[in-house]
Amino acid sequence: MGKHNHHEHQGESLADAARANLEKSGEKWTDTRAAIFEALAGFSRPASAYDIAELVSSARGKRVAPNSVYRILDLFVANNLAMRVESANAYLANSHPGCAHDCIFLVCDTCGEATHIDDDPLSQQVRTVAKSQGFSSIRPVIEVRGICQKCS
Amino acid sequence: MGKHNHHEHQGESLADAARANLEKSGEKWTDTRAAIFEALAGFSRPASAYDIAELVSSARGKRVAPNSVYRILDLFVANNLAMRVESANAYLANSHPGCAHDCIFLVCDTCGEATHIDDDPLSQQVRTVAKSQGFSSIRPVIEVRGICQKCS
DNA sequence: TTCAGAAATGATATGTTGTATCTTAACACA
DNA sequence: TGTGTTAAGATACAACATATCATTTCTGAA
Repeated sequence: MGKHNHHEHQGESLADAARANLEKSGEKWTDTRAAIFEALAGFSRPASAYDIAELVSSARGKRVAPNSVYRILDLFVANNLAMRVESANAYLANSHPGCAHDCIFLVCDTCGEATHIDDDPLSQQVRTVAKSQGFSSIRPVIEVRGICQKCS
Repeated sequence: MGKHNHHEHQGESLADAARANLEKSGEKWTDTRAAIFEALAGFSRPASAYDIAELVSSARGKRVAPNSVYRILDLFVANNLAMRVESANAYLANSHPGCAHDCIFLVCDTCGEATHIDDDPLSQQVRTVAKSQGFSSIRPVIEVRGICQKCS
């Protein structure tokens, strides 16, 4: 076990944890939000808003417009239920929504899979560099593009 | 002075250095490439391919299509004459095209200005983490979004 | 219970970023 | 001067993202 318990979740349990976190912030766990979270969590790689819109639309037999998906993804990101992978213009469900970390993503250029790493000392260094340059409201974006083991 | 000489360039001198680097790789310094490099270097913040297309088109009185700009920006990035800022979908001229570094960009959410930092020990750590996960052909993307000193 | 206001979602349009494909022009050299 | 190669142009379209306004759903007070 690492430095702290990540409470890794999956399936039902993950959605439950996500719901709990969102409601803790005074937000509602609506049907649409649940459907979008479920779709997001079902992808094995970062999913675009349009990927999710398509999947949710067909799963529910009722169209969900991309702007609704973006709205809800923004809410998820703001509440740490999901993360945005900048270099992929796509989103990942957070598998331990209770803990706040700066994330590091390793994204495979071949298969598109993303590995999510936490390295708080490293991300702290990045924050420190930015702070030393007078930056505030700091949000580190630490990603690595490359070829993953499976694809090489 | 820091650990090594960055040979900072500007204006003519920068374009000359860029040209020298590109030609060293067996690529040509054409009029279009020169115009696009000049436009890119003239921006004080990361510029999108469309920004550059617009500027070059009006400067030359002759339309340059975005796909041409993308092609040439890709060439510049591949040859270290420019860098792509992933979190801004935009590009910056490299002011010391002779040295290869993993770059760290601090991007202000308010004014859009980007500060370019080199911190080789830090980027090495990122590479090491990725390598330890079996990644190869590693390209770190290290950026920080936030509010710069001037804007806070 | 129903009405008023607020919050969530939908519909639609449009703006921005990025690629694919094919054609034409410029160049390099036998 | 002709031929093959590289660069750039034209065009179309795909993918990503936001703006605006309308409708629905929820909630709480009267």
